[in-house]
Amino acid sequence: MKRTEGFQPISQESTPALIAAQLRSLISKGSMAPGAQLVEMDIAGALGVSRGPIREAIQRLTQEGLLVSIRNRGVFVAEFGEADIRDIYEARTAVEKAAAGLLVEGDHSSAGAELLVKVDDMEAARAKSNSEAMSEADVAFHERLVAMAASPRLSRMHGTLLTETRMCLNRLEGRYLDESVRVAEHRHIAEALKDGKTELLMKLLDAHKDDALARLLTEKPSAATLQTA
Amino acid sequence: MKRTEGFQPISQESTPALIAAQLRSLISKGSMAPGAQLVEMDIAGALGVSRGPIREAIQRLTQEGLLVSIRNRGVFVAEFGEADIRDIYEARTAVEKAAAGLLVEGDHSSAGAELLVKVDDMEAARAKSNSEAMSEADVAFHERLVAMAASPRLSRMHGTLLTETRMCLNRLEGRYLDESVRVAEHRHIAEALKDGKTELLMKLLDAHKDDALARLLTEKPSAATLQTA
DNA sequence: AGAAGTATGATTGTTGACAATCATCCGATC
DNA sequence: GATCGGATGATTGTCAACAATCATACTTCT
Repeated sequence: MKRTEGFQPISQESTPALIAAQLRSLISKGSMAPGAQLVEMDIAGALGVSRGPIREAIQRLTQEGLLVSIRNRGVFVAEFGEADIRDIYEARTAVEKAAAGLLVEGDHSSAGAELLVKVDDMEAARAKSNSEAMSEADVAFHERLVAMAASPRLSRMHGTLLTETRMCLNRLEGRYLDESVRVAEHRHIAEALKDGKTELLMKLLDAHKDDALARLLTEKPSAATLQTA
Repeated sequence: MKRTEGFQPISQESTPALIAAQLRSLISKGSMAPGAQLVEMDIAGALGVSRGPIREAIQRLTQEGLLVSIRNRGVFVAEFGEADIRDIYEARTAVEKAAAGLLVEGDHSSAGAELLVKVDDMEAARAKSNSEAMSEADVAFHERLVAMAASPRLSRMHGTLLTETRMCLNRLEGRYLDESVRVAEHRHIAEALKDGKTELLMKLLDAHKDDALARLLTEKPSAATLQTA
C-alpha cells in the first residue's frame, strides 16, 4: 500500500480570488448597485486585509466586465442600458443553444429529465407564490442546462452572463408574471431536450429569449410586466 | 462658439490594463509558451514598474483563463490539451454562429462583401505562399465576422477564444494545408452570409469547425496535416 | 450672480520592505 | 542507494507609506 494513498492534494484559493467571489456575489444580488463606487479602503477595512489584494480582486471583476474602472477616479459597478440587456440575452442564448446542441448529441434523455427536476422546483415556487425562489429556480435551470454540457468555456462565459442578467433584473421593480406560463416555457424546453428534438429546442430557446426581451424592455413597467430569466 | 468645442475627453488606460494587453499579446504569439512561469520581478524589471501593477495585470489574465495561478507557487501560462482544443472550437463556433445570425438579420449583403475582402487577403497570402500572413488573414476573417455583429459580449468572448486558439496553434508544428481549400471554405461562408442563407451559413460554420478539429487532433501530425483557424 | 482661484479632504496608484512559502541542494543517517 | 532533515535562495503575498489626482467647498474678483 502506497503511503500517501487516501490523501488529497491541498489547493488554496488566492486571497484576490476569494475577495472577487465575494464582491461578485454582492454585485449579483444587487447589494452593490449599478453605478455604485467601490472604495478600496472601505472594503479592505470590512474584510480585514490591505488594499493590495482588494485592487487585485477588482482587476478580476473589471476584466469580467462587472466593474468599470476609471483611472484616478475609481471603480464603479457596471450599469447596463437597453442595448446591454439585449446583448446579454443574445449572448446567453448563443451559449445556451450551443450547450443544448452538445447535450442533444449525448444522453439527451437524462439531461432533459434533469432539467425537468429544475422545472419542478419552479413549479413548487409558483405554488407557494415565492417569487424569489422562482427567480432562483429559473436561473438554476439555465445554469444547469449549460453545466451539463461539460464545456468549461461555455460555462465560464455563461457564468458571467448570468451575473450580468441578475444585475439587470435587480433594477426592475414590480415584476409580475403569469408564472404558470413561465414554468410551461421551461418545461417545453426541457421536454424538447429530453426528446432530442434539436430544431424545436433551438426555436424554443430563441422564443424564450425574445419573450424575455419583450417583457424586460417594455417602456413603462406595469403591474403586468413580466419577468423571466 | 463654445469654448471647448473641438476638444475630446481624455481617457487614460490604467497601468495594469496596459501591462495585461502586452502580456496577452506575448502569450498569444507564443513568446511566452504554455506552461511557462511568469516571474513578477522579471516582468517588473523589464517594464520599469513595481510588482504591484504586474500582479494586478496578472489577475486580469487569470480571470480570462490565459494564465493559471497557484497560490505561493506562481503563475503559469495556461496549457491546453485535446479536450481544451475541442472546447475552444465549440465555443468559438457558438459565438460565430450567433454573430452570423445577427448579421443575417441586418445588411447581410455588405457584411458578406466585407468578409470577401478578408478572403481576398487570404488568397493573396496563399499566392505568396506566406503561411504567417495566411494565419493572420484567417484569424482576421473570424474576428471581423464577429465584430460586425456589434455585440460587445460576443466580441469580448470571441477575443479570448481567439487568443486561446492562437496559443493552441502555436504549439503545432508542420502545419501544411492545401491552402486553396482553406480559402474556398472561407469564401463559401462569406458568400452564404452575403446571400443571407442562414441555414447554409450555420452548416458551413459547423463544418468548418469539424474540419479544423479533425485536422488539429490528428494523432500523428504529418506533412499533410491541415490547419485552419 | 457668476466665474475663477485656492485649499482641503478623500481616494487612487505605486513603491519598497518584510514575512511567508516553496523548490532545490547538500549533508547526515540508515 | 534511499530517505530524512536542514539550509539556502527565489519567489510570492501583504502591508504601510508616500505621491498623485480628483471632487468639493470656500473665498475672492468681476
